[in-house]
Amino acid sequence: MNFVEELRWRGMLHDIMPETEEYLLKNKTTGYIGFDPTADSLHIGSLVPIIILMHFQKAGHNPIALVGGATGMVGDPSGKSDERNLLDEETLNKNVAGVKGQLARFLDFDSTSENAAELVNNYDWMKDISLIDFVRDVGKHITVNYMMAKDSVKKRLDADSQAGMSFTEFTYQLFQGYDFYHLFKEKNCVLQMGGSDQWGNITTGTELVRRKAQGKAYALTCKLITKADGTKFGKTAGGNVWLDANRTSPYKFYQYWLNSSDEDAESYIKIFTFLDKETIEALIAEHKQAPHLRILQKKIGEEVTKMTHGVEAYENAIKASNILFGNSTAEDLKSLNEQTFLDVFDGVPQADIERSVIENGLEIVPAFSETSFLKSNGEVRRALSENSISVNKEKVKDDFVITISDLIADKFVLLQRGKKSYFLLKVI
RNA sequence: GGUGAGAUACUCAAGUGGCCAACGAGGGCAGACUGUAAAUCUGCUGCGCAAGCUUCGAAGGUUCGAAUCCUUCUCUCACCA
Repeated sequence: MNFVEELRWRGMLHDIMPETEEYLLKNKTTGYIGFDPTADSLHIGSLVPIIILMHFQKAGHNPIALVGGATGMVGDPSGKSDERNLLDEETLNKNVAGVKGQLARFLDFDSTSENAAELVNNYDWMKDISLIDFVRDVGKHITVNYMMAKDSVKKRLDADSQAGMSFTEFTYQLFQGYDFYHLFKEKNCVLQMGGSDQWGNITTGTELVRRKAQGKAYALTCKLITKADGTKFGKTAGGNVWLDANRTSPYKFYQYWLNSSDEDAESYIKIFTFLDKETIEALIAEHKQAPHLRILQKKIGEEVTKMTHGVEAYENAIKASNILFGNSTAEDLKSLNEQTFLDVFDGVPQADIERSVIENGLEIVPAFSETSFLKSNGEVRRALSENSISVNKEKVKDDFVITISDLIADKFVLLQRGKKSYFLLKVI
């Protein structure tokens, strides 16, 4: 199956420039996607462009991942209703390094391979361009009229937009356009891909290629991921779901996918896994037979977690999920040895506690409030009256006292608020 | 620089001297139900066991009493230059 066809049946294709598909069928093509270094880790929203590059590579083309060290300094106004704060250079460098490292986990950058992926940073060619050069060589080719017509700009100039837009962000599309032109010239890169919000920026690039180099460049965008309930994809109450295991533990990462709604799961399995059409259709059919088993969610969680964090991390996430949500009891918990226990609870927030405190008996209220698990004594009491507090998976009342006999592996106490919120006390 | 409007808890937003720890909505959290879901219902959502304490942009002041009145300051927005 060819690249565009693949994206199409997976429901990822949003917009494609005429003749792009024909060109890709006839030519081994170099194409790129840009990644914004707004943080030192990518989050699951970036998985989609990564996966597109992976499909691209699988189809035999040459993918380039561009990290926006320069464009990140300018700030992309697309989809933003407000002017962004600029990152300082130090942060940006750190972010670029972090993002680079993560991309390497997904794409084959092995230079001996036939169509190895390549990683570039646009700072490398942007840093030496002077303002005069830029204004004469780039600015001259694109009219303000053209730039103003872009959605990302129009929205900010609307009467009801109160934010306005700085010259800096207005210029952004020229930066990104220039990247495309540069890659076209230097690496014969003729295709830029990205999220549908990038269409405007990408076409500025193809326009620049056409006017400045009399070349033909192509564009392709994918659908932005939405959730059926209208909330933002990749966000939880605790913030973004990151690809970095230190920011979002593999367990939480797996849980995010497991908690997808049925509706979303059907589209996610096509987008986020590389399973073939028959397999996916069979899974969907099977899921509909018994939705409560959540076959789709589990499969997505498995595939994506393995791809992102590796098999071992996935297995621990499963183990943790079974213990935390299965019918396991205090007895089961106590039967775990220290290592298994730590693997399972990797990523669960913890606090250290003196052994003597437990020996003297730790009352339930301070156990929760003084460890910063819950904010205040009042909150603990409230939670107790809601019957939502558990110690080692067993509901407790406000007169409960934690003692030595509650220790797991002679070292841990598992505190719990509600069904999903855990906290670990570690005896030192 | 000029004129006008505004700043209330996570967000929006009522309150214009005591009945205000502050209406309401959203969000969040929890309980029931369930599939670790959706929908629904219920409770909670400044600190404190409580008496009470600290909050309504900041600082002062008037008053027995201020989110509400006065003064100064800071910031935001709109229109004009």
